Amino acid sequence: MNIGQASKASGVTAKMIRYYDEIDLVRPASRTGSNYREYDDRQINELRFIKRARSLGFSMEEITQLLSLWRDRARPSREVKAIADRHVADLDARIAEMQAMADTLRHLSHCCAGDDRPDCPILADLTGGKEPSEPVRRRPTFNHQS
Amino acid sequence: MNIGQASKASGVTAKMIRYYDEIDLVRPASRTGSNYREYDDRQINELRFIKRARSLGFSMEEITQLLSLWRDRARPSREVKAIADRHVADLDARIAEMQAMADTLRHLSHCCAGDDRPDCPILADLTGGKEPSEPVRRRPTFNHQS
DNA sequence: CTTGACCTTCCCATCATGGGAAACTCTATC
DNA sequence: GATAGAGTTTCCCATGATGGGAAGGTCAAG
Repeated sequence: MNIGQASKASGVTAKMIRYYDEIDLVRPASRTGSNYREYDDRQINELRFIKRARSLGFSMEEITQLLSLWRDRARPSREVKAIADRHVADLDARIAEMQAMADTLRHLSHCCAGDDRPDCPILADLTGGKEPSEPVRRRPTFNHQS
Repeated sequence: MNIGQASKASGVTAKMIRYYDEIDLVRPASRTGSNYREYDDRQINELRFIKRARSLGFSMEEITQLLSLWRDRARPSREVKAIADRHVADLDARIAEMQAMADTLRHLSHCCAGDDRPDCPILADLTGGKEPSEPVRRRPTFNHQS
């Protein structure tokens, strides 16, 4: 299978397949005489694996670890579970953070007339700034398409 | 005020203040003869405004709009509210997405023994039901995506 | 005048992804 | 065969908001 067929079979774009090759995450089985990448079923499964893991919000770093465990038939499930649990905790923390933002804004918006007048509790908040919050670090994002 | 003092007064790093200058979001009031940026109270308030807005998760794009409304004394609060509401909807969508991921993973993790044995429902899910070595029966998952 | 703290611009890196160019290869049709 | 079009290769660039760091100019206290 060349890269285009691998892309169709796995649902991962050719661009990303090349990227995974570059970062040594999934290497093609071989190259043809004319330097085309060749993939077989094993790689296709790995690409699908990555795609699913990305859709669950795992970072490439975590996926590297998961893939390594996946390839190891003797892995202890403990290690997989540990990665998953850490990721869940991470997700929960980010959810709580965003939930707090949303709640604050919902409240402010509720207090805003939303008409032609300039008075606005939202701007007032941004101006006056109580500051119960630390700077928000936007984390690596997830697959928004797929 | 030079950039260091502005940084202390606003809580925004000098690095970011320069960045806001570069993208024409907040320009210094002037430059000294030796090319140092000079800020006055107006800019300090704008920097605080930005900081607070960032902490509520607004993107720089949204902040550009908010800042422009903030500067306009005749702005209709409707427009501010619209931006806030759009952002809340965006937050809610992302929260839901992450919640779905977390729920799925929590379930998979719950089904994983997490011991020395290699059988792992988490890896089984990522494999998509096709593990090459030992097929592990897939448990029902909340398949939220794709 | 020296020292150290501060400022300037410029470049690089992040992380996963996409866009696009220039050049090469394959395949099908004439 | 030759040619067109689709596919592939590598390489470079951009994202968004932030930080790191270098090289060199400036300021204030001693």
